Amino acid sequence: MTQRYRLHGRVWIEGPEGTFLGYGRVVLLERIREHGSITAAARSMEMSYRHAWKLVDSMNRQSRCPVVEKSTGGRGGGGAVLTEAGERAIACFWSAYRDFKAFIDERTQKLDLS
Amino acid sequence: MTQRYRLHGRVWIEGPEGTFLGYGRVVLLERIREHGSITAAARSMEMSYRHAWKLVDSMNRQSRCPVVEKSTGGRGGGGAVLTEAGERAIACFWSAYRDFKAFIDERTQKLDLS
DNA sequence: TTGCGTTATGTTCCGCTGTGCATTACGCTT
DNA sequence: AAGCGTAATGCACAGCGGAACATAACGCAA
Repeated sequence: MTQRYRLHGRVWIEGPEGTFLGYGRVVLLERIREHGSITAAARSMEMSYRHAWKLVDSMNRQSRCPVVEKSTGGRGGGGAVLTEAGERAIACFWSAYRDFKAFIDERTQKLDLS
Repeated sequence: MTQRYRLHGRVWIEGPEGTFLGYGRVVLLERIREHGSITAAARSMEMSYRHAWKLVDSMNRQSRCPVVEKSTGGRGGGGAVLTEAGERAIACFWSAYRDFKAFIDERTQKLDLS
């Protein structure tokens, strides 16, 4: 049966300056790994470059080791690559996110509303 | 020790039209129970009456039985009282909210970021 | 030296959410 | 009949986050 009410929610990881990792930020990191540049990553998820750059900057500032290494100029104009710290950040968030999803699904079953 | 990163999050209960119960909505219901009117409840939490009324209306539309019964005119100009269904809604949300808080605290301990 | 594509950064614009204000309806009290 | 404090509802305005646009800096290639 389809139930009338469902529990929903969001989670993110906070760092020294506020949000450090969230769903969108982590997807952005994955797109950077895939495309090799902030520009292409942003375009692939229909996000403005301006916004994507700010997110990457925020993550880099709050991480002990940068999650993305950027280069300007040169062959292809430059680019951005995910670091090992970036890989760990992605894994850390998805792990918590999976647990959160499981919690939501399970807790929705226990909702007690007539 | 104070850790560098913490898991944060929000939860709410969705109904047929979108958000049905969230933190602010449930506090509003409690204030209505306490003050006996939407006007006083809204003022007590520094929310505009306009907004508070819309939230109550949204909750009433999505609940099988209204969570708040309103009356206009009469002694004192009217007012609003929490129904039994409203009480159950409050209890249902806080119960899920407590479990969520416990999940967040516990999961924060397991965060694995250098 | 010119061209290219990217990073970097400021400025303006838009859409959404909630506030603030004005007005009406209501029903008890005096 | 007049006054009151509330619910109900429309409309203009403000604040904010992100989008869109415009440049500049950079470094390799041709």
